Amino acid sequence: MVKTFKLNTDQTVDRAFKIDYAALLNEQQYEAATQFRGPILCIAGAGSGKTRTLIYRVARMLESGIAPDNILLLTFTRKAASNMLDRVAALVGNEGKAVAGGTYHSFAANILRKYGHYIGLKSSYSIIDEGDAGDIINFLRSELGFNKKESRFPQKKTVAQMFSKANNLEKTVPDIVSAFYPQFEEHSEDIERLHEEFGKYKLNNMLLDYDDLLIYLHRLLSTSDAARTAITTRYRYVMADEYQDTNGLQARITFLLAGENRNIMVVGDDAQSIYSFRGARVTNILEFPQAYPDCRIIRLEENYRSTRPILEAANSLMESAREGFKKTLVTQKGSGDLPACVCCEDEQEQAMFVAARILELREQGIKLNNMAVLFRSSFHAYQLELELKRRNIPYVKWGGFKFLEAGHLKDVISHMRIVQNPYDQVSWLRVLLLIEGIGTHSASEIFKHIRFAQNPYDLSTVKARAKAEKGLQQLSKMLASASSLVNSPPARLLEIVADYYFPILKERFDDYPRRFKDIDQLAIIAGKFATLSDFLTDLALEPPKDSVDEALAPETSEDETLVLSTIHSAKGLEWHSVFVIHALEGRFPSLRSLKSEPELEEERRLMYVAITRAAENLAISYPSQIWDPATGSLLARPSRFIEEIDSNLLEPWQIARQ
DNA sequence: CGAGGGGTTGTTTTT
DNA sequence: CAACCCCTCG
Repeated sequence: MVKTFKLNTDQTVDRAFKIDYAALLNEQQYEAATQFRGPILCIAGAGSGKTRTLIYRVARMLESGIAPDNILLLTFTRKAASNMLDRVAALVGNEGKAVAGGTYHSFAANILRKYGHYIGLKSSYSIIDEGDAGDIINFLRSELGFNKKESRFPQKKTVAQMFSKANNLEKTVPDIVSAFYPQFEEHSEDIERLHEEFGKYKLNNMLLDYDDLLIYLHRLLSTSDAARTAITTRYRYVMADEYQDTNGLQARITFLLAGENRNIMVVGDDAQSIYSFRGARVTNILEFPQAYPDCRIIRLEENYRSTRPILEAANSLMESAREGFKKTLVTQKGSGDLPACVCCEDEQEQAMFVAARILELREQGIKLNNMAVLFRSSFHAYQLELELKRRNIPYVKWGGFKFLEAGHLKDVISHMRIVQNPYDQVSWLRVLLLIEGIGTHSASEIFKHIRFAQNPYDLSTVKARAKAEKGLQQLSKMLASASSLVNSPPARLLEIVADYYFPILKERFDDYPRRFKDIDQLAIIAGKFATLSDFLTDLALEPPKDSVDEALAPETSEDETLVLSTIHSAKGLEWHSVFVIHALEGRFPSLRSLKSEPELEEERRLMYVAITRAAENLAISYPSQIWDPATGSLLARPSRFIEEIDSNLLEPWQIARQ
């Protein structure tokens, strides 16, 4: 009989703390920051110092002698995690940077590289984004012959969204089609068939999409005791931020991660749940106390961000909300200006107003960095962008279409991916199609050859038209010299690819100078990575938001820059002055949400999030009429959300043209 | 078989 | 007002 000696490695060292937590935090924050043991649900209202609390909590853990290795901080974006850990490091030193932090998805990607073999997953899998999934779906669709069908088949992107939605809501694809895409009901069977093929394709090619990352992580934790034990032994203290925006699967993963340690704190605000379209469940917050009946519930209700008038408007809006924890935020911050409600004649006038008002505020000493313009959908800002350019007001735009979705960048990345994985069919097809004289047919034929070739980069023996020969030769030559760089930093590889690609780009696009610049920007990003695989994984997990991404203009310049952002992308942030534009029925709330009650509720929460981003100064504006070409109708009613706010709490403004 | 033209489509939000 | 798709011509 072997005797087991229990060694408690979880020693919380009692020592004097460098930081005076009690002085820096309010009572509830202090409790949240200093109680490490057992489950905690922290309901944190907008601007209630949630991030600050988490930062001090991690600092306190480290100061108490808990090893950084034992802490895991799950956040909504990876940037949020790294910002928080930087701030922890500033408080207690470099230990802070050793804490594990990231999104559920990036955490899954790391864990699966390490422990995936427990469930038969090789560590060399690749991660695909929605665009890649679309390309694969397109390929499979033509293989199955669905593109020849008479009536219109949903677009590849739509199909990819259906699959993802099925995963996120944990429903079958036919269920999703009938619930959200009734117009494609007649294709339901074909779509389901496509779904099966898509699944097989991913398996055969070792590809994981975003949803798979979570699905595999859950499978790993729930089926492999060895892996789960290894993981929960390492991560003894787990925190999950933005818990209101997690889906069912993420909640179950959270419980499994908490394991027997049960040192789990989730933080969230049911009033700010804005991601149900991707399966987020507010109910995760409500159900947490059911999963842990002994959990401690801590509420942070004091707002440190906004002035009273702004907060009152926000509270007033939420009185119309149907459900949720009723809570009213309070602030110590004194009075301020009433939020402005600005009626403009049309979109153009709204753009001019915003630009002019921004300049006025700037004259009063408010930096552009401290102002933001928020909108429901990214195209709402087009007009404003023109106006800002006209007036030379520098800005960055967050949200909406991604930098990497641009065709020319996908082209460059596809070349790099081939170097990483010579059997990546989707990338090969994309790369081959760029060559003059090669169409879809030859491309597929050539790939068949490549798949079984000794040296996949040697294209000298492939069959193709004479016209294509030269192009193939050049590609082959480029790949030969590039292939030796698989294990080097990606910057040099990108240079080689770009040299090869520039002539093609010039040929294909009139606006090639602009596109050249984008590639230069990608090169700067690539320069930050040590390996090709890191770079590609990173791009898939969290693609740069914009071609003027902060990745390249971080602290390098001290120039002031205005932020334009979708409300979704503005989550968790704050500015001195905030403009909410297009508060117009049909725009915000969006036309598509008008039919369903729950979606309208979510739109309201979205407005709540927008309003509570403002610290001192808020203007909600709308054009009094807009012609909507999509529906062929005139949108001419201010947003119902404006009407829901007590009219005494808003100051109506009108524009007088001079 | 590829390329280029014309008609058609559909436009939230994101890891 | 784009991409995107399909179809026809070379």
